[in-house]
Amino acid sequence: MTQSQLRPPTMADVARQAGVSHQTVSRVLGDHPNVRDETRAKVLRAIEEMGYRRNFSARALATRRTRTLGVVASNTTLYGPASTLFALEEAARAEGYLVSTVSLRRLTVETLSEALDRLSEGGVEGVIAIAPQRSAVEALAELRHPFPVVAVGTGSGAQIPSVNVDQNLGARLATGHLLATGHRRVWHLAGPEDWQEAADRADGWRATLEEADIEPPMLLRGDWSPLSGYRAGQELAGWVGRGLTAVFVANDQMALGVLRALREAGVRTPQDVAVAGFDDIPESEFFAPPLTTVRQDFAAVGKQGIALLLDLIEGRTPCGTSQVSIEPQLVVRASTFPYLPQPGAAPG
Amino acid sequence: MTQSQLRPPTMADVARQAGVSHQTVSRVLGDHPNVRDETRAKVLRAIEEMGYRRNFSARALATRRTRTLGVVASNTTLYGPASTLFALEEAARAEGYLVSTVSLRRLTVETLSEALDRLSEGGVEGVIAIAPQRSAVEALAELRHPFPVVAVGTGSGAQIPSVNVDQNLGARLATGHLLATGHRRVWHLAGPEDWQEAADRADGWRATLEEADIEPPMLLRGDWSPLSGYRAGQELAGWVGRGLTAVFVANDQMALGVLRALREAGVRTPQDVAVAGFDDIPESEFFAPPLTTVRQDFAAVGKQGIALLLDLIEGRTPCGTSQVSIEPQLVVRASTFPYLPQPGAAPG
DNA sequence: CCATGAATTGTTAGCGCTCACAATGACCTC
DNA sequence: GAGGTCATTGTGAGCGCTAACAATTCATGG
Repeated sequence: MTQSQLRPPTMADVARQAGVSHQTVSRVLGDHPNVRDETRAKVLRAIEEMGYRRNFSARALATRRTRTLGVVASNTTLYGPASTLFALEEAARAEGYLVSTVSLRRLTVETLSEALDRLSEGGVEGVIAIAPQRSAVEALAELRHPFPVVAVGTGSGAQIPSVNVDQNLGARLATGHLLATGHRRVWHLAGPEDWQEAADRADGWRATLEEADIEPPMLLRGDWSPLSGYRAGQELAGWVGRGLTAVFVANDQMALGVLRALREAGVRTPQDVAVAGFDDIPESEFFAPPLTTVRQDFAAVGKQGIALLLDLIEGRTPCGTSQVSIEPQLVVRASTFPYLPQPGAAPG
Repeated sequence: MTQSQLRPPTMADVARQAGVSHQTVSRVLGDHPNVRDETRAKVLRAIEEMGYRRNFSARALATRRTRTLGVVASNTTLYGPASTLFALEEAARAEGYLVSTVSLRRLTVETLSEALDRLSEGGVEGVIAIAPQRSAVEALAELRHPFPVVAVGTGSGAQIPSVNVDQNLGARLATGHLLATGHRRVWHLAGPEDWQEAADRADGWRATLEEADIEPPMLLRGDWSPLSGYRAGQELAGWVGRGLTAVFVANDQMALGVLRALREAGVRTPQDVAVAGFDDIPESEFFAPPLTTVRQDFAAVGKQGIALLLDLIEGRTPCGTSQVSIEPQLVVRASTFPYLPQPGAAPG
């Protein structure tokens, strides 16, 4: 008989109904040993009958634990951040934590600080920041907060504990693959300057070329969007026939724009110009042509991020600057490899 | 001078330091009038010095309000859910609420019920469910919970308060556009049967044809993924020359797969077959060719969803079955309209 | 038959805050 | 100068739970 009073029932109400003390109810709910089976059954029945649910705030106040983590993110509609967010929540839930998210349009010192304040007032025990901009990581290192913070997706060299896919390695894999398939030189369309990951990818690209005694050509810049890739692609098309045969694009969305621009300019991929991307978004496999790209294991990032944060919260790890690195993986498709089925060429 | 004691300072500590009562500190923090400026300044200084932050749990316990909303979602890495999630959080934050998310891999009665329990134990005052599967909405209507629940993205006919983009109208816009550009018949690649939105889109498609006295051709089914679109596209390619000139695909990702399959089969878009999608994901504009599609205003869905939920929480709206509907918008691009620049044809 | 101790249950005191109300004092009016 | 009003501040009682300790019960062995 679910009762519908104004106030939801309290532990004391349940205790009265079951004829025990509230503490016994608490023991049953807390799975304590040393509760007689008969008593436990009585309590459980009362709980069921009254539709009782433990009050979160009271519990949190008494235990001084909210078992809630905060996440600060931006660009959450993009595949990478969205995947990371998903993995973080899943990992946190597996550890019995709830996740409160704050999604920012832009990561600045102000918005970040506001977000941390907000989460702090929301009682989180720790925060994960998906903070790819260099400025954001720096801000995080500066800001005072009463809980540990772990950064994720920050690229290399963060001053705070962080978990990252090895962007440099990813870029080496892509660039190396292009060289290995016969190209003499590889161009690069990079991401925004303020993003450490963009810098890491550019570094990996440059290093790979230099190690092969190839002088890196001019570097182009985009803002991760297909449109910026499209514009860069138009510029790149102008270099075809003048030494441009391969491009490593810093993400798949821009690569999509590049592909379109090349196609419009009558440049064939991969016959005339090979294109590689980064991220392996679900659509990449169906681009025209299917895109060679670097897959990041966002699920691993999420899992490791939560693991690190919980270590910090529980005090298992000293609050140093632990850095966790995750290996990316090259996915070869038709956009760089002429011997794979290459549908785009069929009608030509 | 930030002090670093074991226990974080309490309101009483601040009060002592400022030489006032804890209640006065509370008043300052709560922006009450009737606090002398001088006193307020003293308190603020003490707060600053001690690095004091109000304890969330104690506050929530005393006020019986957590100012936290829950969101249950699935497929959060897809553009639609991710956008909705983003809009929800932003809208909630604007109203002073924090958002706790639970992202499910699959929405079943069990996982849903577990998610609601979890959020309930997390003290949320209400929940938004991004629940596109029909079974999920039904489960939601059945499940008992001690807080209001609003469904979002459920398509038509939900038995609980909900906010939706008018899917039927969107399908009519797309199908009508294809008829208007001269096609005698329009095929349809639908989404999964269990999704009400997929059913709504199929209904809108069918109704548009029937109202024009056209018999709807066989309906194909996919699962929203580019791969399922690719497979359906291969099947569709077999009907070219036998009356197939236009396809309305239930989402952009599948449309991408269809485009690829058609291209592989030597079918040109839009000259041989016109293709329209649904969602307007950021990539659509850069598909080969750019995709005509139906744009959904996810931001509006988020805003309205939060507004409705808060109405329910504050008791401003009786707990009936309010339904909010949002209009979609047709975006015409080259995949259905030969007179637009049509890059894909250039090399042919 | 009582001491012994383990198992089980109850009692009390906070956790840190807000609310309702009481108290204080300054200022004004007649 | 008594009485009233207002602005400002303080006091005490919870909010609903858990942790620590106290109390009770019961079986057991000497």
